[in-house]
Amino acid sequence: MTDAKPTTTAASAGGVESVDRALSIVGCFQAGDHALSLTEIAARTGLYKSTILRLTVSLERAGYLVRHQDKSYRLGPELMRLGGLYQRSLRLEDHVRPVLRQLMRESGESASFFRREGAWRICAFREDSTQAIRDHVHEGDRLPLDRGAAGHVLTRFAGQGSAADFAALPLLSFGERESETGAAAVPVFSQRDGLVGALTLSGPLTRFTGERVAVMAPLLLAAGSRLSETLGGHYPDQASQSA
Amino acid sequence: MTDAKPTTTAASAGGVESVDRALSIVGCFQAGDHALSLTEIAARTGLYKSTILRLTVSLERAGYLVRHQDKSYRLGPELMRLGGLYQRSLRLEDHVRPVLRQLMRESGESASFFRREGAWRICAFREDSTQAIRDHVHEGDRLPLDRGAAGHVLTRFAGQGSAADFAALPLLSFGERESETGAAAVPVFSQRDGLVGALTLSGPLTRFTGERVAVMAPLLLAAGSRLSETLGGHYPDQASQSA
DNA sequence: AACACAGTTCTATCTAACAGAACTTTTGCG
DNA sequence: CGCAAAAGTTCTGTTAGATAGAACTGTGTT
Repeated sequence: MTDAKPTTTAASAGGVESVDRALSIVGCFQAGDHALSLTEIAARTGLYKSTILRLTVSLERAGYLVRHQDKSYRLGPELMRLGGLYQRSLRLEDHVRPVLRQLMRESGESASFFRREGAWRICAFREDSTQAIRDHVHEGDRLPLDRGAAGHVLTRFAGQGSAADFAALPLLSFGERESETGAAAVPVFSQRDGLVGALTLSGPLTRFTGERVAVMAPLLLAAGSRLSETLGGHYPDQASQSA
Repeated sequence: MTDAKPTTTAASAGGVESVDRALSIVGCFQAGDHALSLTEIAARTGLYKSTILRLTVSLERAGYLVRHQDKSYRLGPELMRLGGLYQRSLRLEDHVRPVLRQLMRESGESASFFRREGAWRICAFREDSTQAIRDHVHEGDRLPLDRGAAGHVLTRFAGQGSAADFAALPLLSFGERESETGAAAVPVFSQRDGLVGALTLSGPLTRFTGERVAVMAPLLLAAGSRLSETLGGHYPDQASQSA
């Protein structure tokens, strides 16, 4: 008997219990894991090894897991393929990526585009700064919505945002999610969906001084406004002039 | 009643049938799909709508699918997170990405790193050419192993490769997978795993003339050799000198 | 050689999952 | 606006599938 068990069940919340279990196997892999043994998966998921062995046959067949000769399990390539499908299904990359590259070039800091998904924000696109010291977020990472400049943007502009909201842009954070990271963010709108995401510059606190933020702010506002217009949305006129 | 049914079953091949079904729902999304209706998913998977409704509760809970207010289903952000975990679990990016960038800069063509997974090759890392005309492959894409320069490398060097194999590098293809795409590829070895992948330059046939390939060949060979050494593997001495 | 641990196989039991009918809601057309 | 078609949702009897967990096999260490 292993000690921890998945806490949600199909019986109590709908769904199919064996699917929940299978996905909990995939979900128990963490950053830094190269491979996991059967015993380690059992410890992390609370499932019996015999149950895991049966579930993993389906996961392997679908390409979500790969089993190697040393009996260890690794995440499979189908996840990367589907992750790319997800990213491209947003139909934003062709518009967002060039803007992120330009923002990164002009500001020297990492530029990201976050989307809201439920109670989280997802880093959908990212261009890392070329500087050696920078914050580390990866495309696909899921971060809390209630912390960080991008989180505040995604919360505050969920409605269209008032003139006062726009006047406050870019929204800033200092060490909210990670103690040594600063960030500045602005909203991005589209015609179809309203608020589609937050454009963000981030980096170490030491490079988020008043002077540096004053340099970044007009870059971000201009980029957010331009990207919104590309997507059929727009900022109120005053918002882009108050920078 | 819908007409098509998943062809493999847990009963005949092991695994858990409802997990197979759930993953066939995720797997029915294709490039270009923004969202799918319940009816469309039923048509693509051959599952009853009532079955899909139950399975998708588990998929939504895990973040693999998102259901929107218009009742449509979209792929969910957890796929991108897991796809990034997979990519980083290879523990290659820090070594491979800089080499791809340099190869792309020096050659002007798209540079990719392919890995073998079963009977397929996966594009694990990619740096697109900045030229307007280029081939389109995305990180995560799964391509056939028996076609393309990278496929030939992954097949031919699965054993260590003979001196004759190395002398033939880089392996070339002209319009094997896509009729207008050319590619050149070399193997990459590591100490731990032997052949870990194929380093590839690719682009339109019109830019894969004899002269252009003569320019790319030494760049690729040097990059493949250097990357192998970084990973604790190596090319035989003659291989890198015959370029 | 003995022991501990990891991985694998087997099966009795029970309930979870399904098929598909019936129902409700939404959409599109005349 | 009314109607029909299509899409989405709920319900439930039946049974086959999935599990728990014991027993067994294989591997690594002392």
